Amino acid sequence: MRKVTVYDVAELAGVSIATVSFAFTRPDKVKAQTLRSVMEAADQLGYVPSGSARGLARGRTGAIGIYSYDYLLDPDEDKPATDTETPVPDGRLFPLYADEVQRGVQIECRRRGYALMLGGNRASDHLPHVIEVAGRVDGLIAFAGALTDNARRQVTARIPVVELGGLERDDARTVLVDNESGMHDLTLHLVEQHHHRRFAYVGELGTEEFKARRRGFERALGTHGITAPEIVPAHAGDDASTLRAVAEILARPERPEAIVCDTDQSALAAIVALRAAGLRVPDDVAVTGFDGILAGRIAAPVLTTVRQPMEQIGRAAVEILSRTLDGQDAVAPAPVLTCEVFVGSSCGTH
Amino acid sequence: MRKVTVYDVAELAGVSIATVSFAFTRPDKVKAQTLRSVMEAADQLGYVPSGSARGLARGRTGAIGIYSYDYLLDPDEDKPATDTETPVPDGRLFPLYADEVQRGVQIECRRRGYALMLGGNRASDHLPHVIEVAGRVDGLIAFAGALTDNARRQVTARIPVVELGGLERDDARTVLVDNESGMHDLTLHLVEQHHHRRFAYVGELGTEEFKARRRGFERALGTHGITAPEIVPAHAGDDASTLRAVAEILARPERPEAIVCDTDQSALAAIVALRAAGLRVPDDVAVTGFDGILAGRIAAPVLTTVRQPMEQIGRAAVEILSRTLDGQDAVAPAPVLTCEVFVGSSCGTH
DNA sequence: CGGAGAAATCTAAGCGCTTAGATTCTGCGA
DNA sequence: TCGCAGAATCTAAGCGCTTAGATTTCTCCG
Repeated sequence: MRKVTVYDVAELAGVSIATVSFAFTRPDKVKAQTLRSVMEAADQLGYVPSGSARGLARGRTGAIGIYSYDYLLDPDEDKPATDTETPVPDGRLFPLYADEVQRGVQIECRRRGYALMLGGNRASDHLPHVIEVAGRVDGLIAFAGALTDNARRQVTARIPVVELGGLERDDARTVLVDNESGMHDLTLHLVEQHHHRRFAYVGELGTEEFKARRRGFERALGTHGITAPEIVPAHAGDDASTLRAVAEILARPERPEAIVCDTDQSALAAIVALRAAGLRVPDDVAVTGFDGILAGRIAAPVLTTVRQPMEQIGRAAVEILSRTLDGQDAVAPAPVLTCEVFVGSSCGTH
Repeated sequence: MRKVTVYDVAELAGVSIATVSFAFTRPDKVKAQTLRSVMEAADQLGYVPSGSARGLARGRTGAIGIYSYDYLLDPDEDKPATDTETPVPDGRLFPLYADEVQRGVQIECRRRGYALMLGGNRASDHLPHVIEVAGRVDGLIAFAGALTDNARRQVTARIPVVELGGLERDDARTVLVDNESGMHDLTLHLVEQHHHRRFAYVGELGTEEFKARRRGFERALGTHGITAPEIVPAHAGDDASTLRAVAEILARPERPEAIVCDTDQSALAAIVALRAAGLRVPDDVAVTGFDGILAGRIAAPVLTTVRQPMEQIGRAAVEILSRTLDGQDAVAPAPVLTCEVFVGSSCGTH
């Protein structure tokens, strides 16, 4: 099955390859009759233009890449999806933050006519994985934390990058989401509505968005003269770390009234851990999350959290990239997307 | 930001471009010292190999494409996701069949080192949408029904295609799932456990998998000497069609004891329609679905259905494609994946 | 120390498109 | 009928890689 090329089409249609190319890309430049005979020849031969050749000749591929965390894909290759060690909701069953953002990216790419490229070759010996992706696309959307400094430097030297959840830099844009206000408002709710004063905070400071959440937490407590507790380290992609964090908290002399987690995934795992320890949520301990993923919405108790506009984040990222690719980089900066406190029942029955 | 090419790297490293290429693709063929200086030069310049050039020169892109239904993406662009006309679970909130299959595809692509390409340019004036995708990848996974006959012909002439839910043909492979047995067993459950005898069947015969489900339904009823009812037409991607189907069924003189739907999406919509008509599920009417999507699992009542191994389907599709691309086409045919009846509470409290 | 064979590197020819710029057609007014 | 502008088409030069096959450099042994 030798591949059909412009040459074959040109020959059958009795024109030059340039005309074939024009017929597909600028049909108005070609006489109607010529156009028709080219199209007929193409159809008859089953011509499919080579994306590689196009990309090379045009200098752009028309595709956008998305570089996400690895832990969503086969964290443990040989472990069947259902065989979880803990009854924490399975990330492969419920869409997580990155999945919902990705959906937004997908929608907006489709709308704007970009192809979307996910992942790529495993890191080869000498090329980091993300480079493989970067070489195939016109722009890249990456989750902060998924990119090392070195990789970012290398990629941004070639194509525009939007880094979700990071700082706005001169080489990488980001979609601005007001994480700080979200966490601030949530914390205020806990203090003012539920009159909690003894808190624990489970999370990390890995990227800018996590730092902002922590700031919001501290600010809200500060307003009420409460000293913010230290961060008990846990990572969203690693339920075990949350279980450990909760164990550590429970080992303390005084049990907190509320455990504030910086992601829903952590919060859901925390609830599991608390239950395992014989505690009731929210009666004995209140728990809150951050993100607004589906699993939290349908959990029992329904998770109180801060909902991020995930689909919008994805769409905005594509929009920024698209503008940059069209050379309108200096246009109005991306507006700040807001998050919103969602009061479920895990924070206590008011 | 002129793009850094092999030429730049070669010059800085003091070697030919061939050596640069070798350094990246077959490092064992290059002297250690040369390798090092090439890598240093590449790193210093921020070299990112062009995927287009690679693809063109190698004759393959290393990417696999997935072509799915459109209705998942922005069916109604300007309608916010939450503003549903009916309270049918929103397909943008819960992952659907295609989403779960896609996840499997994603996982297996990653595992095997393929990049995954989603969608692509909107259909341009003269190129059908799928052709745009086909030109960029080494193989294509398509949902049956998403591909017209003409498009399939054209695409299969260039690259191997796995068509999910279709017939095995000489030009397109498929992943075999035993839909017939699944629906057969489910129907048997309704007859033998719940003693239902009056059925309605809501669905379609659009692709081979739907036909197989219908066959399973008829066969099970036949065993018990029950005549299968006509199909009341409804399409999974179109809740309104299910609502109409249910209305039609309820308008009949005799109400069925059970409504068998050929997808979960239909079944969930049917439940909504029945409730709207003042009927209780399953007390007044039993309802069953097919697929095993998340929304059905967490619905109230929990949907009785046939669970397809969706992730596995996606993975198997990639595996088949991968084998074909490696020229091992004639190797053992794909095993038949089985589905499994999942008894929830929508079929009656036995 | 010379030379053979292996290893390392290089030269050069594509891969299948796009697109300036050159060339050929067309239709129309004088 | 001729000349010419504008439309249609063509020629040819890349785009940035890979990879046969040629060439040069090493390595090792007689």
